[in-house]
Amino acid sequence: MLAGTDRKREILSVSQRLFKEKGYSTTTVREIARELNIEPASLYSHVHSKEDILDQICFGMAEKLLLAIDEVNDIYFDAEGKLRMMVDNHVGILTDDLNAAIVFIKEWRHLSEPRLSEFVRLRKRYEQGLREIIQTGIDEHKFNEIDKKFGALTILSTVNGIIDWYKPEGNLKPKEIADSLYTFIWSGLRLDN
Amino acid sequence: MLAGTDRKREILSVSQRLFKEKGYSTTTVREIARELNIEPASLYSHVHSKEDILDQICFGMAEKLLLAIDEVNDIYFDAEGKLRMMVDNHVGILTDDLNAAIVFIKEWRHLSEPRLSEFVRLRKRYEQGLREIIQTGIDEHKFNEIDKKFGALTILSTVNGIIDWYKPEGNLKPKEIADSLYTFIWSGLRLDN
DNA sequence: AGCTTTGCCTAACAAATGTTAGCCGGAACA
DNA sequence: TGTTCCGGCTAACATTTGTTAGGCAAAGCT
Repeated sequence: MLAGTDRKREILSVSQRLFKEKGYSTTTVREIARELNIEPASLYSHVHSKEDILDQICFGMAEKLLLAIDEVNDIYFDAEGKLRMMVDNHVGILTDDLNAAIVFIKEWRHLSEPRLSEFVRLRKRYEQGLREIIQTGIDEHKFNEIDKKFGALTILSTVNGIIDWYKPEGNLKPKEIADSLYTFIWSGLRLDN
Repeated sequence: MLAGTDRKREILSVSQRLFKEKGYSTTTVREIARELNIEPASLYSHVHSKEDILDQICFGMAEKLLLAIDEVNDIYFDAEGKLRMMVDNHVGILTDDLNAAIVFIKEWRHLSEPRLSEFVRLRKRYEQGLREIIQTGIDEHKFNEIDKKFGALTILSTVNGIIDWYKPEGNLKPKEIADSLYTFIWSGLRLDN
């Protein structure tokens, strides 16, 4: 049984939306079932537990993002290219699956051990990738010698912030958002301001 | 009976910490009581409900921030002064009561109507104050003609992001953080980059 | 046709939840 | 000294929670 039965995808999709709207712990297994016109117990044919759903959403997003940032650090050599591509990828991935992104960013802490620690590990790896980009910029004398941790975390909250207001039907398209954010961040980090 | 009995402050303080650590809906009235060496039912001598606690935390922070930004827009006339003071105040208020700040930012949506709508109204008013600052900068030809909503929300997520990593015992002091963030934001918005 | 698997069902459970009712000792106040 | 009231207690409540056991019909495979 592979990961993506149709029914299972529906469950994940519905759960994402509900988790986004009400938060993970306020969302009920019964609510998820009701939206699928199914009895609560029937969910357990497709999913091991409620937390299993959260798990798949969170790690699904984490893997996409990690893959993307590793690629960036592999392909590009200068800080400008790296940062631009990173922001582009990051914004693209979040906006492409907004519900999942929101859950990923806001609800991961409801994971329980040992998956919680594993998730945190992945997140640290992503931050590490970001610091690599910043280091590149410093080496090129493009960035100030800022605290790299500060820089990475500030970039992260800046780009992640879009999930609070991005609307697919709005007039700002992901690509434009990424461009603006890139400019904002690049200027914010740049040497000689 | 005024707002701040000693016992009541203890309840708020303990609740803030627990809400921060586990989230509002995962935190139990019984847990709060246990930390105070009290029976769960005894809480209700000081507080109307669990949500009442969340209410006071969220609106307490909201009022502090609103007061601060109104002051900024009253006192200062140029964008630079306004922005600098705003970031300073914002970072100061968040770091001064970190637990409350985290709950304020992450748990407000568990408020129920009609308080939820009222809270959202206050938040919008704060964003409006921010847009006023941005407008000042545009009028002075210091900022790009950016989408003001985009700008306000990006600034907000950038400064709010600190709650995810700020540690009072760390080596970055609030004032330094505010300075770095100010520079970051100012440069990010500035015309001619 | 017989067998297996899939996907749902009904029924139920044990645990945990927020909250209320009613009591009671001691401090504060008259 | 008598009375009020504050801040805690015990006991219990009705719901809601995630989850399991066991069955059953239809589809798919051999």
